[in-house]
Amino acid sequence: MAASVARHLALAPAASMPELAAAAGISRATLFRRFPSRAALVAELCQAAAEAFVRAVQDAAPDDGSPVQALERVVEGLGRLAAVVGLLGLQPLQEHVEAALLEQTAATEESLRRLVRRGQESGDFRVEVDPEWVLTMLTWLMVGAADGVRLGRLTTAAAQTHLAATLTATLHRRP
Amino acid sequence: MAASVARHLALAPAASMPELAAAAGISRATLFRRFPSRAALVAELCQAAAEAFVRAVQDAAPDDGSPVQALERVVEGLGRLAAVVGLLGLQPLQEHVEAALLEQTAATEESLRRLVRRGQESGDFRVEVDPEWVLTMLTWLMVGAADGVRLGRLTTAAAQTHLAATLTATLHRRP
DNA sequence: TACGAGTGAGACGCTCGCGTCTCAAATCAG
DNA sequence: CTGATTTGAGACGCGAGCGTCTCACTCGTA
Repeated sequence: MAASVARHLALAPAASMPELAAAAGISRATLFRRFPSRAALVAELCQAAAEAFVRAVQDAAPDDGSPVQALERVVEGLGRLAAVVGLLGLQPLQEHVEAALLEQTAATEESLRRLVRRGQESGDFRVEVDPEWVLTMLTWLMVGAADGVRLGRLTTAAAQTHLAATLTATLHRRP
Repeated sequence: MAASVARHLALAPAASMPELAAAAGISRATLFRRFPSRAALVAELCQAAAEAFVRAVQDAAPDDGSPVQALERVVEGLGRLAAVVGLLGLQPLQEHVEAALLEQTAATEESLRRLVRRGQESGDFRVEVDPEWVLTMLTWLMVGAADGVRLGRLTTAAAQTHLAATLTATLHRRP
């Protein structure tokens, strides 16, 4: 049920509680029993998305093996995530919620920066690419992938492939 | 004045009319004299942004010269635009407004697709990159660039550079 | 059958932001 | 200086969405 709410909230970021309840096939009352307030609902779903993000990166073990392969694993995992959580990134958040999410993902983001720097030092990645830009790309291309699917411009699979290809092309250095 | 409203609306997509008025340094009454409703305000600013987008692409003459140089011009122009209109892309729109914007930019988007295909046929661009993905990238990396600047992760100039570099790296084919 | 937990339907009050209006102050043109 | 236009300040009604509450219904379980 939280899943269907999340899905509809992603498609319609400004959806009202009645709307979300209808989308989940439950009554408004039940929705309020599960989530004490709209803010709590949004916060909880975004927390879950952040956790999924953290887990996906951890599972990809960005610190292990060659930077090239590590990047591939990371991007593959996040590509799969994009379809699920991508458009939640558009949710307008209260300041403290946004801060909490940033806090929650800080270590993970740092591990991604580390991966980029590691690849740059090993000579696999272009040195002129700012790790911050890589994070920005990852975040917003996930959103973009989800949005492309929403608009019917891309299939999930195609979006995932292109996301990975873009990251690879941007980072990889070729002599 | 419309400019300061747009700027603040971009930073705070859910800003209220009083908030926007304060940000523009005018009274609520005056804001309502200028924009008959909040919806009209959002629509007008997004229209303006769409026009700027169309103009930027036209000015870059995507159909002229070598695809590589044409892409460079396009990306340079849009990179400059990103700082101004980027975060407006996050604005929740009424359906018919979104449709109108898509209509308004359809021809321009088509000219960008044409550019991509032209480059692919000439052998300059990778053939496995979907033109739709290029549009998606452009859109969301512009948003990302603006957001990176907002979060203090990137400078405007750096964002612009990286945006261009990413598009180039993704599209260019190297033997 | 009887009981209890969970659900749906709907009424209710409340807050908040929208949009309108009025009037006084300020600005500007002649 | 005078009249006209614009602006700001604030009151006001309105509607929408939130969150609470009650009550009847429906299950699963004993």
